[in-house]
Amino acid sequence: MAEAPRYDDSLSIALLRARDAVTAKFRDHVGEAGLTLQQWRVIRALAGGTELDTTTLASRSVILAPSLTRIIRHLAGRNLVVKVPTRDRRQRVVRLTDEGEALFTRIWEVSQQKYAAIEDAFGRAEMRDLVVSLNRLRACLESDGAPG
Amino acid sequence: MAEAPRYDDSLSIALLRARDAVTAKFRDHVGEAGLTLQQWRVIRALAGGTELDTTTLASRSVILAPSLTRIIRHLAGRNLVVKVPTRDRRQRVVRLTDEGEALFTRIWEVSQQKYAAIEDAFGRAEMRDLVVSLNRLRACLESDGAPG
DNA sequence: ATGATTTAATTCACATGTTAAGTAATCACC
DNA sequence: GGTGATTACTTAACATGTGAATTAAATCAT
Repeated sequence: MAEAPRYDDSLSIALLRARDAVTAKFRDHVGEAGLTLQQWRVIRALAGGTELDTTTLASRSVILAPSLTRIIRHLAGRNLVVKVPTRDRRQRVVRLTDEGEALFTRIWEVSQQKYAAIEDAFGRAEMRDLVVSLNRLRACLESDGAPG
Repeated sequence: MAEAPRYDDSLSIALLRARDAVTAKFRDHVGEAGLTLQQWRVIRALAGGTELDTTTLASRSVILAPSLTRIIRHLAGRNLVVKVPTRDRRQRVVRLTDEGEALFTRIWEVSQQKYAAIEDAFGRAEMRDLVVSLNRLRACLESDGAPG
């Protein structure tokens, strides 16, 4: 209600705030299942019997490798994921257990409803445009390798 | 190079990846000054002699209160911020020291150049639209208080 | 003024982010 | 077929994210 601090101009800040707002919509529901949002992203990436090595899983769930190591250890301790034997024994390939698949399904249904509600509030076309724009931004930043 | 996993469709993931891409552009430069990006956001919010209490500072720098407590302690230990006496002694109001302002100025100049480079690569108008869209998304999510 | 309530910030406990270093398995090549 | 480089992942150390509990100070009701 006071003077706006002219700080929303920053792209970084706008991204942070938008992300916080989106994740806030899902955190409670996922949390009731005993999962963090990061753990949920991992489970989601493995849903449907998908077997993935750590590197691919890290990329798809947007989690750094050291964090993923801890998360996998945690989920394995809860019997939600299991290791899959591989030819290359450097790789650590995992998949969901039946229990993990069941937990995914349970969370996924409500999660989709929440996502649909966001689409309704924000506009389906605008949402699609926003995602396209975000991905183009990422492509711009990653292609021009100028670090300075 | 392989099949796209159709995972970028998710707004949450797109926001995460975009944010990672943007912050990656600034992290090295800020890191060379011995600051994390979070510490930098705090310093930026205080730049120009601004005095702020913890709650306002947390909101503007998009950092939760417990993290901010630790960051302020860290920055105070490096003599970059100081406490300001207040009437309400529950509040903790801080401002930058001269050393803090000098560090801000040094980082800020290059930071602005990097921001301008992103604008050039992505398009100035598109960037403005993106920020507007992100802020509208946030407004949509925060106004409809339906948690379920 | 005294006590209940509210508010501002901190502390605690645990999970993740981040970089650098370490470990083990594979590969390239001679 | 053994040696050096590369690859995939883990560990370690420190900083932040997150929610719940705690502390201290101001406010409110009477």
